[in-house]
Amino acid sequence: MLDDRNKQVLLAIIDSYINKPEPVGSRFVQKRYSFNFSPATIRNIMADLEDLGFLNQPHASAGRIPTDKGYRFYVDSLLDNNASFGQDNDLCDQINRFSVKMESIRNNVDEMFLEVSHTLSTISNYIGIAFPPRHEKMTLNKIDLIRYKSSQVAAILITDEGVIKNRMLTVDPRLTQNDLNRITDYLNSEYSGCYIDEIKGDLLKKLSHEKILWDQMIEKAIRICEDAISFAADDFFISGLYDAMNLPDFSDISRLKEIARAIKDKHLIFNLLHDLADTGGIQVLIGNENQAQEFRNLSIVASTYKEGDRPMGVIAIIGPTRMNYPRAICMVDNIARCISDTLKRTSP
Amino acid sequence: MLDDRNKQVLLAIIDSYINKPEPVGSRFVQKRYSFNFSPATIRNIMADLEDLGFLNQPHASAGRIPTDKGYRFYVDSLLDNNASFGQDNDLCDQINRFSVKMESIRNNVDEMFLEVSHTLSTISNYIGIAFPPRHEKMTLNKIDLIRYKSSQVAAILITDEGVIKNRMLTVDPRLTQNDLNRITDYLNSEYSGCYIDEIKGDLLKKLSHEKILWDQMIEKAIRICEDAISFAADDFFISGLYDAMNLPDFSDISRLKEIARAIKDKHLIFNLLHDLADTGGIQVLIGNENQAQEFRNLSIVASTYKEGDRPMGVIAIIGPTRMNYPRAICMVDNIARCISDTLKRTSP
DNA sequence: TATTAGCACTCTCATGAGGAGAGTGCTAAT
DNA sequence: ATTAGCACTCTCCTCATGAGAGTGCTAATA
Repeated sequence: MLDDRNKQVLLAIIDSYINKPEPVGSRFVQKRYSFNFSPATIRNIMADLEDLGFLNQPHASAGRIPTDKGYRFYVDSLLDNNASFGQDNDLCDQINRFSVKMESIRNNVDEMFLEVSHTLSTISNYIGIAFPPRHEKMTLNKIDLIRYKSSQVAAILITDEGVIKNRMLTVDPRLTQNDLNRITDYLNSEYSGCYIDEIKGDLLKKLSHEKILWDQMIEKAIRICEDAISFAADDFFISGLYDAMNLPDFSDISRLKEIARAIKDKHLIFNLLHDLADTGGIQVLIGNENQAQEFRNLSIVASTYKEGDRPMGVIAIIGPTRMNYPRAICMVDNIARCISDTLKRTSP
Repeated sequence: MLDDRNKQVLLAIIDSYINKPEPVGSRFVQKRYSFNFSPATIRNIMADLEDLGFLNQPHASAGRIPTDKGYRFYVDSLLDNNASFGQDNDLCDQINRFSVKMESIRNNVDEMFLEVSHTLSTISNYIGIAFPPRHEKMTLNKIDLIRYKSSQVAAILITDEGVIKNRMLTVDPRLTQNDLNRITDYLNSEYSGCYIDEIKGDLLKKLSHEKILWDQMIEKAIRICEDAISFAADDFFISGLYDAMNLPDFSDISRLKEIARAIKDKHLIFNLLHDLADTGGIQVLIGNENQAQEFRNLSIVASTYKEGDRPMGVIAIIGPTRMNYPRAICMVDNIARCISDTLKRTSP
């Protein structure tokens, strides 16, 4: 589609624009990237690239800036030859420091992922987002019911990953502590070690198979357990709006409002990133590749961390479409790996 | 200090400026507030008020704007005759709706206070902050220890307010489940119904009185309990930065960065508001009355909610010094009462 | 003596002209 | 096919101008 020379020029222009958000002129490109053909030739190439939709001209006598399609081309060619990653010493240092920090707080999942979102944003200067492991993807270690008041019971659920979830349930006040103990014994023997989402499925199946004669206590146990594992949507951490304010991309107030609006609604981000959770690997969404209107001028670089082969959760950064993609991708990728490693060491 | 007429003019100017952030001229004040003396007289008064430090002139031929001292005078005279509150029907409606909402989620403290911060910000268009009950101010209902792995135990602490706190502890792996049960029995019999901060004090006392011969198990219990109730600093909810962006006060980017910087650091806000927690009642901090540099151009309206006579936590709004103080004070006051009521109904 | 009308003065803000600077597209030469 | 040359276009900065708003001061008034 693009011959090699056009490709080189396109990548050069995008590289330049990523480093300095100013329309890139033909003369500048020729000198800065030492092309051995003249600015006039580059102008011709630029005109072609504009016709193809890779570049844009803010006004008739300005240089060119990349379009979303241009960025997409750039990112794809980055991902093709990923040899270029990890040469940034400063970045490596910061990721190493992060790794040490993670080790020291690995017994507190919330603290860990707060730190992740923090690190993502401070290293990148964009917005950092970190989803703790989705509870459906974790395995049940133990469930416990603690009577609180006559008709209220605290359901405590501990996963093998060491995450504690709790919830207050309203129950039949006639249930004795003894009953509660029998219920938890049953649930633990039945479901310990199972994935939460599998438990959910199993419970639904059991409840729908009405033919089976129920031990009344077991039915109660199942209904309680169903309540107990129905937590609110996973919460997640997001940080760095303040730092992002200092980017030249958001120096004008309407752009700033755009990004603030985009991250204001946690549901929106949740839906956007939740879908990525099962896919795994680095994923880049550029500008209007995002479904949500609010993200039309923003890019997302996301990855999943895993336990073994199972994707557990998502981390991401959100920034302007004029993002330093090589750095962002390298960073998100490495931090995701780092989380996977920490989780692995936590398990045994 | 100020004669009645000067006072009227000052209040009028501030009232006008709060409604529209434009320097207030003498002619405008005279017409708008129907004073029966001429603009020229008002100009003289204004000059006096400026000499006294209540007003400021952005430039030689502009109207006047209030100084922090001016706002302080305004707020003090508001608080003196609080008869003027609660006439805003729209505000009443919104607070009533809030009250109903609170009722429906009163069994989940976190959800409640997220809603509080949300409501504070949407009603006021400023930044809303809500501290859930400080855990030291709550009373222990029950403590429970659940073995997780050989050397790890989940400590579950339930307060009489229905708040569940949890924490993962590292313990001597030789402790059996039976030992754990004995420990919790001891702790519950000893401390059930006590305030968390009292428990803390008592534990420290017991540990320092080394003369007493300890039952080894009790010592272990005490040490574990000490760990279990040492939670991280209370977290709190903050919302509304996006909405605040639409205020004319933050239409220029540097002002916007100021407020973003102020609320970026949770520790800073925590320290600022934590001190207010024990005082109770409406508290207003205007501009440079705030100790923290970051808040020099912002105002805080805060209040505490209580259970009985005991202050439990703080709610607040943060906005520009040009704040609609009557509305803000009325709102914060009523919402704090509303929370107190909801908590009271939750208890039995 | 306190208040007010009148007026010159000051400052901001919006508008438009003019010129420098950057970069283009086109044409003709290589 | 590439390039040098050049006219052209567009932005941005600066400066001058004038309208508008509001003041402070002075002299007249009740």
